[in-house]
Order: sequence, then structure tokens, then C-alpha cells
Amino acid sequence: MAGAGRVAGVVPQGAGQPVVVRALSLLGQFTEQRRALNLSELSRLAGLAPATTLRLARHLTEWGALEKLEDGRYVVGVRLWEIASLSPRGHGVRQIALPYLEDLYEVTRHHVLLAVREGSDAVLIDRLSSRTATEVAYRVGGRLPLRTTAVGQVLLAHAGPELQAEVFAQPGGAEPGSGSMPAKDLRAALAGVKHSGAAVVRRTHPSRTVSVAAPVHGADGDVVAALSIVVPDAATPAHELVPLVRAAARAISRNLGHQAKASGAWRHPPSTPSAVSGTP
Amino acid sequence: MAGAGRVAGVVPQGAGQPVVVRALSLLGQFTEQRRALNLSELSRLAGLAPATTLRLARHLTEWGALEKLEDGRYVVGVRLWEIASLSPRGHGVRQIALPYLEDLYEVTRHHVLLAVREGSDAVLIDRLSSRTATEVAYRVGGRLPLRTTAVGQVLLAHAGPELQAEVFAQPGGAEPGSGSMPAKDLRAALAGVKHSGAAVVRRTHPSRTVSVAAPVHGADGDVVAALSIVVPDAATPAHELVPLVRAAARAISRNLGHQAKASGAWRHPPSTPSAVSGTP
DNA sequence: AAGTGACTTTTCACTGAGTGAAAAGTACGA
DNA sequence: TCGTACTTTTCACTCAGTGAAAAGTCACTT
Repeated sequence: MAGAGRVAGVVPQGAGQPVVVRALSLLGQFTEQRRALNLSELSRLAGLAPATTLRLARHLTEWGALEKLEDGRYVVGVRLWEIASLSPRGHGVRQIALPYLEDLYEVTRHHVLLAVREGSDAVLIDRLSSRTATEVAYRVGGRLPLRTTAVGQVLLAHAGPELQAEVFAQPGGAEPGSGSMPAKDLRAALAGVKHSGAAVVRRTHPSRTVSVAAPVHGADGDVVAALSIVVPDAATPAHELVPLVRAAARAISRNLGHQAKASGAWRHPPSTPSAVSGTP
Repeated sequence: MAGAGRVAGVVPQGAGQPVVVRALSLLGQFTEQRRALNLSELSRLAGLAPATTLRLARHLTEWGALEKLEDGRYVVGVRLWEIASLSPRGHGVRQIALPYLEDLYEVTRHHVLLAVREGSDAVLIDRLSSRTATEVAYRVGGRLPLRTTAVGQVLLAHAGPELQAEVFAQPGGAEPGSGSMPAKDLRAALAGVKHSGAAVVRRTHPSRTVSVAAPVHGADGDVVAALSIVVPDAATPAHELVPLVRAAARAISRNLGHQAKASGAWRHPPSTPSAVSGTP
């Protein structure tokens, strides 16, 4: 593959990456702000030749990963959404956690968040919010920074040292309204998070809020997700929320098979379809 | 690409399909029952050589479409889930419809479903259910038949004639508890659905239920989704539910930009980020 | 009607990315 | 120690994928 057109001796290929990755990178160009892209946008953003982009986009469309609108633009397809709903760390934890999130929400009537780690970010898996609660910055499916959010700090505190080092090395601190925390302070904060079993983060933007997050453990003891509640500052003091959030997080962990005679839970659905698989 | 190993003149490749599609077909092997697959299962199910499967699975993993567990098995990754959450017909309609689904649920306390069409099936986009409501057969992200479900009949009634023909040609009728409807009766039923603006379907399995579904229209007038309520038989008579469901469906349609001076809605997020994009 | 600019799609000669049989490595149980 | 099943590496072969260029399409402008 990869030719130089008609003239010989020209630059061969677009990238050193395999076709499959290049095709997937097209999917990666879609964002919250850019939910529909035309061919030239896709081509430009992904850095691929138009002809190549067209062919790949067609293959993706053929399978259902993309859909083509009548105006020629492409959007992410339902088929992809369908497959993605099988993601254990996506809809999987969500299904198990949902009832507990609802309990927490019913009791407090504030925002309740569930997030998992993906690379050096957190991804928001679910959010319950009343229309009257304070404004929140993040949407389901969106990414959150690890440094400046409560869920992020919980996930970071329990992550491997390599990841922590990577995050510390990042520029960071640019998040508005959270006060750019010096690297040393953050390291200390993470230690505190690990000991206390909860992270407390204050923000001033987009509104004055306090977030309290706690870790959710999987069957093997790893931290697989973080649960958090976001309340307006000056509401219930944080130290009263900590036990509430920790208790809910523990309940979810137990349902995931944590410390429960290694029942397998969502890590072994074929043998024990008890936990994740069912329709509640 | 595609070689015959060392010996010359042997069958060349695994399939006539492009690499990208073959890679995506690996994703397609994951189902509700099989959320984690090892290499040989993937290889066998997809009909690809082990070496090829390994390479493709690695590429998918590299990008995040798959994740590899410590036991060597693969699962669908959060990155894919993240991208899929940008699907206008997936999370897109869901976001807009959710408040109305909630209203319907609050008022009736029965199952509320939202589904879109994907190929010759319906895909369940969202479901609200109390723990006390009747049993339902389907899960979010799962597929529903078009012939035998209320949402399916709504989607089918408003689909193009080619699709209708295709569905009529299928074996069908094998769904338990819905009474295999003769093709002619179904065709008549669909006409009724189109006129009355609602589909009513009775089931006896897994429990005795009545479903009432109504169409949701997009900005351009097409039916983009179907909304339905599922109540135990002998509860509120169906004819009383029809106006309720239709009203909710119309409210959602309006929010999608239906008949509202072609505001664009979710089909044109870049220009008018009003509807789908926001975090409610 | 003819011209302009931007986008999509087709064409085609070239070649290295992808292929899969076979072999080697790994893990587990008898 | 041997046997079985799965994962991973190797490697000679070649065709699927590539992208520059050209052609087609569409919406505006003059």
C-alpha cells in the first residue's frame, strides 16, 4: 500500500500508523462541539488525503460506525453506540451503580457523578442532576481533568506511579476556578485522599461548589471508578457529606464483587452473569 | 497484503472485505452474553486467522476501542463509549427526550422506552423503569424486533417501502408471546399506526403487557425515534394512554426542531448549538 | 451564461502494509 | 514429563490500500 501517485520518488504515506488506527482516528475527530463533519473537515483534522479519508469513511459507514446525513456530513452512528453500550467500564459500572446514585440523589437533591479513568483524564459515565441544582461544567461522555476535580483526584490517588508522574509533568493548573495547585501540594493532597478515603475539592467557577468523591473498587480490589457529589458552597459542610459518599461507594463496590469471595462480577460475565449483564 | 504463506498458489485472503471492516467486525462479536472474549474466540467468531486477529485487536486496543484484561481477554473500551456518546441518534435524542420520559414515568410509574431504527431492528436508546413495574425483555443498547414491538411498528410504519418489504420477507413471527401475525394483518396494522399516530401491542410473554408507542419527528419531518409506555395488562386501558404518549412524543419532536422554522436542531450543531449539545 | 471557488468522487500506477501458515513460546493440568 | 490449548512471533508473498491529479458537482457571483 501507500503509493506516491504517478511521479516516482515522492513522500510515500500519510503516517506511520496502521490503516485501522488511521480509520479510528477519524472517529476521534468528533467532539462535543463538532458532532457532524464533512469530508474535507475530517480529512484536514485527521491529516489524511481526501481520497483516503473518503474510502475510510465509507468503510466506517458501511459497518455503521458512522452515518452519512443527506447534506453529506458524517455523524457517529448508532451501531457504534450499540456496541459501546457493552463496555464494562462504561455502561457496565453504570448499570450497577445507578440505583445507588439515585439513592444519593434522592437524599441530597444535588449533582451526583460517576467517572472512570481513561488515559490521563477522567470520563464522566453518569450524572444525575435536578434542574434546580447548581450549574455543572461536564456532560456524560465528556472528559474531566484528573488534577482539579474530586473524582479525578480519587482516580489519580489510586493510580500507578507512572501515571501520577505523567500527570505531574503536564502543564496543568490552568483549570479556571480551582486555584492552580502547586505540584507538591497536590502530591500531599493525593496522600490525604488515599488515607481518608475521600477527596474534597472547592471550585469557584462556573459557580461556588464543593465536591466530595470516594473510590469504587472492583472485584480484584483495584479502584475502577469514582463517585462524587457536588453541592453549592455554604450548603451542607463537606465533612458531613464524606460518610454519605463513602458509604454509597462501598455499596457499589460490594455489588461489583469487591471482597465478596472473588465472585467474578463484571470481570467474568460468561461464568457468572449475575452482576453487570441483567436488565434491572 | 494478503499472502498465501510460504507455499504458492493457496487460497489468498480471509474475506473480500477491507481491513477496516474486518477490524470493526471484531467489535461486532461482542454481545450482551459475551462481553469479554479471548483471542481464539474472537478469531473463531470473526472467521479470521489468529495472527490477523491478534494484529487487528492490538490496533483496536492501541486506540482504545478495546481493552485487554489481565487474563488476556478483550472487552469493549471506554474510549469507544466516549466517542459513541456523541452519536446524535444515540445519546443525542436521549438527552433531549429524557425530561419528557421522566415526566411520563412520574405520572404513570410504568416502563417508558425510547428506540431508534438501525437496519431492520430497533435499538433501545433509553428506558425508565421502577423496580416494581412489570418485567421487560429489553435492555438499553439492545435490539428489538420491528414486527412485534410497539416502538418497532411505529418505526416500521414510517420507514421506506424497501425496508418494509425486507421485513415482510423475513421469517419473523417467532417472537414468543406476541402471536405470530400474518403478513397481511401486519401490513394493515401498520397502516392503522400511521393514521392513528400510535401503535398498540399486546404481549403475553414474559408477562401480560400492553405497549403504546408514538413517533418522534426530527427537524425535517422524518420519524427519528419512537416513544413507548409498557403497562401491565388490565391496568389503564390503552385508549387512555394513547393521548399521553402522543403528547409526549410531540413535545420531544418540537424540541428536535420539528415544524419550528427548520431551526436545524441536532442536525446542525455547529451553527445552532442550542438543542442537543448543552448539558441540561 | 459564463466564471469562480470549494467540496466530493473517480481514476490509476505504484508498492509496502497487511496477510496467514508454520513455528515458537506460554500456561495449565494430568 | 508429556499433552493440549491458547497466545505470540516470524517471514516470504502479494494485493489491498495509497494519494496526486483529474473529473464531476454544486452554490454563488458577475
